[in-house]
Amino acid sequence: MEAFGIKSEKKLRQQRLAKLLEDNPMATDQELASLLGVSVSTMRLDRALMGVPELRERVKRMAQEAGSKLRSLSQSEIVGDLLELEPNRWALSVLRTTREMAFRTTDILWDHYIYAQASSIAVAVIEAAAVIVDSMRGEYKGHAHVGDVLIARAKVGVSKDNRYIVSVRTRVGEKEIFVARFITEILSVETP
Amino acid sequence: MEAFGIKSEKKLRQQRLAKLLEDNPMATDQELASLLGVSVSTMRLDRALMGVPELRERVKRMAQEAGSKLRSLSQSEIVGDLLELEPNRWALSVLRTTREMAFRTTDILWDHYIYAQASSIAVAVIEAAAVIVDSMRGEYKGHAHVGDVLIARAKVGVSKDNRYIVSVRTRVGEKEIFVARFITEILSVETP
DNA sequence: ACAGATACTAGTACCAGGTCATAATTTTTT
DNA sequence: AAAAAATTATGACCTGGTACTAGTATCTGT
Repeated sequence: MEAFGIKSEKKLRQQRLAKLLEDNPMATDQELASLLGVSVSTMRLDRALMGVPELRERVKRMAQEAGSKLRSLSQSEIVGDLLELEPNRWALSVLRTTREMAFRTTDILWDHYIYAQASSIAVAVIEAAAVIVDSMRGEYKGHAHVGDVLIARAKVGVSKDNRYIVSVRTRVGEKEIFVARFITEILSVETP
Repeated sequence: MEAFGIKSEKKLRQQRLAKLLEDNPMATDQELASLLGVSVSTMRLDRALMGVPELRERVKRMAQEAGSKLRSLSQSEIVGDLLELEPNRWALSVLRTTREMAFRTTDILWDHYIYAQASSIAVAVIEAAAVIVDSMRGEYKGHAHVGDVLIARAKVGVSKDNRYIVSVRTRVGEKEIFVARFITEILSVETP
């Protein structure tokens, strides 16, 4: 061992490796090894010790994750997870926030994520095949930050014909951050 | 050739192949071949003729696309493309809609995409490092459908201290589908 | 100064999931 | 029956690895 810190030299390399992989997860062991100035074997050893899977596995995971992320973010019926649901009465949904949802370099969440969760739950709480939002009004009471768990609770209010008023309150812990009222409408037939 | 439609038998198989790949792009040639009831060679031939790359290439592309989609869908500053901008006056943004933005099996767009575009432009039109939405009110005037091009126009109204009123009108062609009014707020310092 | 630990390098055999090219076989058409 | 089209088989090769073995520095405590 080096007089002082060869152990850390290895650790350091592994940290560099982690960073490299974060920047460019599509790098082969070859490339990584030459970037780190060590042999491919050493690289592989490090990678094994760090529990980092091989390139193909990494790529595969990215692709899958991407699919699920797209599903949970854009394709899903609900933004957030629907935890409890009493149709036409009330519902509860939870959204775990991530860095991607943040506004520029801040930790503050984009409002449209908060909105999307609220609107999704307002639609989900009504029991019908096709429900759309007709109008809404909302107020942000405070900022939500990356890492916060958003809890949205929808309550169905008065209804008239095919329209329901749904109030949604979103909070982080005890703090209320968004209050909205949606008027949702059941579509009887697919209107062209 | 079969008396009638062997040409289509091959074409048909290729169509089935395309569909299989769409459902499950992570399938190996082996799996695909057995699903289609032909040999691996034939499968590969079809795949080659159709210009479909091998599994690893497909997965790789998915992963990359995912990255860019995530950037454009969740990480970007703006939902939609900012076409014109006169800071603190007005702005214009365009959003091309896709199948993923649709509500369940219908062609109707989820309202939160419309909202996200509107809110993004309302924030973008104000010239400051950090702007957030304080409150809003909005009304959907009609449905937008998959394939529609949403045009959102933001106008900055009166301001007071650090708050601006921004009106956003979204239309598809000549038809107005969403009208909203946002109160945006400039954050002077990163509030913790 | 020297054994032993720690770190690194090198090399081999093997695998999945292919590519590419060529040949053989089957099916269909004329 | 002969020609043409479609399908299947075969073998050599590639990438980016895994798993394992063996050898070589380099440092360290004693």
